[in-house]
Amino acid sequence: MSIAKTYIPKETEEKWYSYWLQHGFFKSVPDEREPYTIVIPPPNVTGVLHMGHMLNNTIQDVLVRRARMKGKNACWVPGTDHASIATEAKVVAMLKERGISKKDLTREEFLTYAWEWKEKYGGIILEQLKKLGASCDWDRTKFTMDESLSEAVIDTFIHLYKKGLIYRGIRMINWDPQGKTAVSDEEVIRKEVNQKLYYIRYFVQSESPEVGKSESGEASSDFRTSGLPDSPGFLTIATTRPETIMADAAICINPNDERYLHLHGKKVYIPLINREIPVILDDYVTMDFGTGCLKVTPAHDLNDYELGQRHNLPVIDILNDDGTLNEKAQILVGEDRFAARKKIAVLLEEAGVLEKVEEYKSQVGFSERTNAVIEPKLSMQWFCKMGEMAKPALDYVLNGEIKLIPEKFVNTYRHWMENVRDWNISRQLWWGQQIPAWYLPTGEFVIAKNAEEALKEAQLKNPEYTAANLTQDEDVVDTWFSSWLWPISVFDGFKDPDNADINYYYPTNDLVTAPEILFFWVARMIMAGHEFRGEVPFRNVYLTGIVRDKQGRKMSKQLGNSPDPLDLIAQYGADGVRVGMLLCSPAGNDLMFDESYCKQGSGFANKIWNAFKLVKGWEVDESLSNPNGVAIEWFANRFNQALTEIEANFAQYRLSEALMDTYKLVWDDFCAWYLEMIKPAYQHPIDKATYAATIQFFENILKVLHPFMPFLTEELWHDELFGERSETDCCIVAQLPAIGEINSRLLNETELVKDVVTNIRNTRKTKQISDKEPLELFVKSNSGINYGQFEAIITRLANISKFESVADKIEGAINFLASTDEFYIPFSEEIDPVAECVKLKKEQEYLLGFLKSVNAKLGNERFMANAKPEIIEVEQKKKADAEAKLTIIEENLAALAC
RNA sequence: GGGAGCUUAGCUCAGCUGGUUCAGAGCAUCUGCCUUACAAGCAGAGGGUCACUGGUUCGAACCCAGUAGCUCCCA
Repeated sequence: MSIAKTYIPKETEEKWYSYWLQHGFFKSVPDEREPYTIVIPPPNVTGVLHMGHMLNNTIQDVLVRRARMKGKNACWVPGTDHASIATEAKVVAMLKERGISKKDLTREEFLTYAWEWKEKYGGIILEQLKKLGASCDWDRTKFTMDESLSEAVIDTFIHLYKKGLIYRGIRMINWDPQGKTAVSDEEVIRKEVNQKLYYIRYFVQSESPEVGKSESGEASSDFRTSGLPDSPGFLTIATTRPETIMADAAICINPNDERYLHLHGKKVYIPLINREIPVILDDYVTMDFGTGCLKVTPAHDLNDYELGQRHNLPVIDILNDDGTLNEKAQILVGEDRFAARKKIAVLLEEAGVLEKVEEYKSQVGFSERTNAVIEPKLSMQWFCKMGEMAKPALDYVLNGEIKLIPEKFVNTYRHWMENVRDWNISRQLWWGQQIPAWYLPTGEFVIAKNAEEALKEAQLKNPEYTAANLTQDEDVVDTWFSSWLWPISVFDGFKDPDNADINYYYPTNDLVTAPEILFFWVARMIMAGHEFRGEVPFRNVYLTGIVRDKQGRKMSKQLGNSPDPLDLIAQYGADGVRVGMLLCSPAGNDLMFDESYCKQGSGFANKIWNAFKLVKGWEVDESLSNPNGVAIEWFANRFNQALTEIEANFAQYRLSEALMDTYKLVWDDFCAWYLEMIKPAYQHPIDKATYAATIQFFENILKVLHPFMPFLTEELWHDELFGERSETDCCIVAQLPAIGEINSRLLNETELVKDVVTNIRNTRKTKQISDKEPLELFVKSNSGINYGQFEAIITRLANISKFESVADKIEGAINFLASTDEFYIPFSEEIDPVAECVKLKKEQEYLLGFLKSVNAKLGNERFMANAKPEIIEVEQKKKADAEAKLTIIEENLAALAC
């Protein structure tokens, strides 16, 4: 392999990805090894790769690759989600462009188009993930509408229905008039919106509805008084939705409201249409909000609906599914609800019943998918009872069988699960699994796996029934109703609950996903896991943050503040981007992404490349003896120490910390210290032992780096430097080095040696001595450390021409302390005694202060009584060290006679 | 309105059971170096009242209470 000056990712990435594929390294089949399983959070078929996916899948790939390198049978199952609302919207839009309207199509025709669309665009994200290096077992790729997965959805629907956990009921749902579907509460985004509060007068029965009769013309600006009975002919209500007055079923007042006693038992007329409605009493009404008179519109407000139920009020629905007014409104029929609002305001004004309009801020729900204002709507829907299933799902998390990372999400999870509401699983769409309910002419229904079975069921009720008597429910189930089965259904665990795959891979190990769908998806998977397998679906849930831009804004297409991940990969290399993502991604916290992190990542790749270039350039002279024994031993120990730290961080899912440990191990310890320690002089050969040790180190470093930087490491792995490799001897399947013993004494002493080197470099800097000018160095070792063993290292790194141990201080030399050991550099120039005195006195002062605080602790009876013995020991050591240093400083001060 | 969380260097974040010479890391900044692996580099340096106020403790970035600011979830 010829070595380029810099690392060029493009030349390696495609090559190795296809090599891995060819050799089936991503593939997993059950065997004797311990499994390690991740199921991918299936991306929507409508999506393209965004930064959230990049983060999420980088993390999963790091975990999977590491597991593989720890000898586990790693299986990462990829797939996609059919995303009924979003996909149907895309297909409808596509058809519209072709001049086709969904209304003109049969269900079957529409679905043909939808599948066509899915085949064409549905796999885009998965293809893009390959660019990132994702080591998924692609042979296992699943789609939530695959036959077996869909069958599982239908089967579980039937199972839950039979168990009484699925029921049909009228509910107030969040209706998206643009998507023409119900959406769940979680898909409604609430925003504070400036609205208008309309004050409208309703005339009271037996009072003449003569316009302007009681008009004072000076309605009070205080709405608390504006509806007062000093205007006996009418009452005033305040509403943000004047277009719904035609759907009013009553006016409600608080029975304790003394202002309105005269209205008890009365009837009033709805303006414009003059329909008569009763005044009802309910203490639900807050007396001091608005006018104290509440218009009750059961069809268009959840609270009003419940109020209506209590008072047996009729439900008058004046809206069509597309948000326009229907004939029940009597006026403005066919107008859109917002147009109608403006028009009715004018009509009310003209009729003289619009008392005033105020600005008003309130929360309005918007559809996450279409951004349309959500319309509360009564509808017959299928529901799944949650209470019973939530309990065990909560327990799994509370008792630690499932760990949420970071732990803070346990609180959120508990709060949700303790206040869980039934799950509306109907969606008024075609793309998805059609609800397996067939309606009979009597209005009854049967639940069955297919039309034939449904007919059989129906014939039990009435043998006369034929297929023509049955109509299947038009709706499909919520997409989450299929994705909650994902960890089971990808292994075909419903149809074949005892198959080899599910028995081996389930429960899966880690799930990596966003906190936004903790309830939507994670909680429901746990419920499904318990319900259908009596077991958790995964052990650990790693919750990633939201990727934001530098200004803290969520990255989104609308804002255009998200870089294109593929552009980033092209620019920085997949390895660079992976490192960049992880550098700024603490678990569960949002990350402020900036391209500079990727730059740092590619810089790191380049650093490794160049270190490799150095080692590769060495000539070996077999006759040389090894002068680097200590350096080699030090790095071997340092490597083991770093492995321990990395392992600990992985165990706690602190991936960005583990990466930083690796980064520093490679850059600082290996490149900046070790290689500099052993590097032969230019065009000089290296001895065989050092060469062999260094190559071994390098190979181990590649292994540790591989999960983070798979492409670069695989590329270097195959260099001839490491000798002949068989076709399947690849970094991706190499086993991580075992952690060896750590000689902490050697590590500590080497830290001191590094301190000595830094001190000398510093001295050169302050005294303006060139790096090229050799210096002499003498040590008076008070600690007993044998610096002789480090001679080669110190002379090398600090350009020392002579290094000797001495028993006495050296007068007139530059000196410094490393721990309690004294170092001297004789220097021709006179040492400035005054400056030296100042320096020493400053140090002395600091040490005295420090010693004082230590002594204060040691002299404190309560400290001695309460502190743990090891703490006291540490304090005593601090004291001894400080005293030793002080003695040396005092001696030096005395010598200078200051 | 109810709940959860956050605030440590210019930026992004560590700091685990309160106790090392504990105030850290990376990036950025500044200074000096084109020293034959790397200027995408090397060597060195500066930078913080741990949001604020009080309390507990022998001892607080860490525990408790309050205040301010920010974020998220639910209504």
